[in-house]
Amino acid sequence: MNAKPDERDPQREVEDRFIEVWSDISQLWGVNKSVGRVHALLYLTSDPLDIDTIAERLQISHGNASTSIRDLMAWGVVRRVTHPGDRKTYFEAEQDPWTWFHTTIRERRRREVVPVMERLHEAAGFAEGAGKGAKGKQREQLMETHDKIEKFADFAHEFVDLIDVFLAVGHGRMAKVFRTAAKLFPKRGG
Amino acid sequence: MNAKPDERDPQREVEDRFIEVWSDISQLWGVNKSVGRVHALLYLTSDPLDIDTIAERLQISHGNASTSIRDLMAWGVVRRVTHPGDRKTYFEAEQDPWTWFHTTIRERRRREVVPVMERLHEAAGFAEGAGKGAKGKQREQLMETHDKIEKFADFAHEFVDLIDVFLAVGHGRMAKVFRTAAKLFPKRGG
DNA sequence: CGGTATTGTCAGTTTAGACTGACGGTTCAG
DNA sequence: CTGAACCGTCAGTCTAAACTGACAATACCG
Repeated sequence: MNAKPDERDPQREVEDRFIEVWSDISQLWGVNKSVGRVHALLYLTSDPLDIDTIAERLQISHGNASTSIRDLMAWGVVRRVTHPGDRKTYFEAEQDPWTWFHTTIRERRRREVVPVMERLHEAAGFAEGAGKGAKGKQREQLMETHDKIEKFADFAHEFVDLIDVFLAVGHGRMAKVFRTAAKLFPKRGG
Repeated sequence: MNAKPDERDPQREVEDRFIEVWSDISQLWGVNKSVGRVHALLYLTSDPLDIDTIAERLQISHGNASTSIRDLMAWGVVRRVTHPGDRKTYFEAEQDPWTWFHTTIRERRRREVVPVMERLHEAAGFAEGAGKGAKGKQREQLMETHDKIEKFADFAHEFVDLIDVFLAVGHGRMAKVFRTAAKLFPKRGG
């Protein structure tokens, strides 16, 4: 009868489905599967959960659950909760998707975008320096390469601007804001 | 064998630096290292290149270069070029960053976002169905879970809207559009 | 304080994914 | 038609990342 005893519980089945979808979305963002699953579980569960409960519920090791929680805390999307008279530590996730998305973008900007932009400018500077130090045809080629790098850097800079405006405006009104803007600036040439 | 004979050539050194930065950016986007490096090389090199030249230049195997090119073509950011009277096949990259970014986003939407959104709606529907089929406290809990999934789905939907507006407006004017919008809709509550 | 419950860490193992290199198919020159 | 040059594919190997489970550290109880 019960080939999959867990699936007999509708509540658990509903949760599992959502958890798997969220997990896959996380992976598309470069977040590892377990971290995504833990995050999804905490989002669904209003009551804060402790490490062992999470590990058992998701069928992962204690260590894996602990590490995943640490990651999520570093991303600022999960909080530690303690109750006086209870030595256990519980964890709960931010419940508003827009809030954690905002947090995630801010953190990603700090960790990934900023360092990469610095290296990009370094590369452009190095190209320019090399070009100025060369002569004739080689100089010409180096300058051309420098222009290409600059072109890419300009693009990247605009992209970061976009992130910054998002961070400044924030939250769920983005789409509406965006749509209105689109009407004000109709697409050039069709 | 010299330790690093290549680095004696400034042109090559400049290129290498940029290629590594681009490669790391690609990895942040979930694109594999070799694919990113090939793309960067083709962006920098105005003349189309053939597979063997790419493989030798980047110190990767012929097979790896070929597979990377195939990926880039599937993403629509690299074109095949042939010259009559020359049996070799050459490849060239789109030279405008905004154009390929646009292409990439469109492709990602098709491949990743759409399927995941479908599964998300499925999950919500399943939750609703399970809730209606249950009674008492379990029904209550299922309905609560359904609401959570819906809340996330709403967020995801707005995110897709954002992508769609980007695809409609397109290109480098995004940041300006966005900034103007921000002024029109000042942030609520500071 | 000693005992116990619980979380955090990390060396070793497993797993997923990337890379290589050999092979087969294709095109073109002679 | 034959051989040479070249591209695409994929089985096998290699590498990097994730996961496990045992141990260390910490907090709390009596």
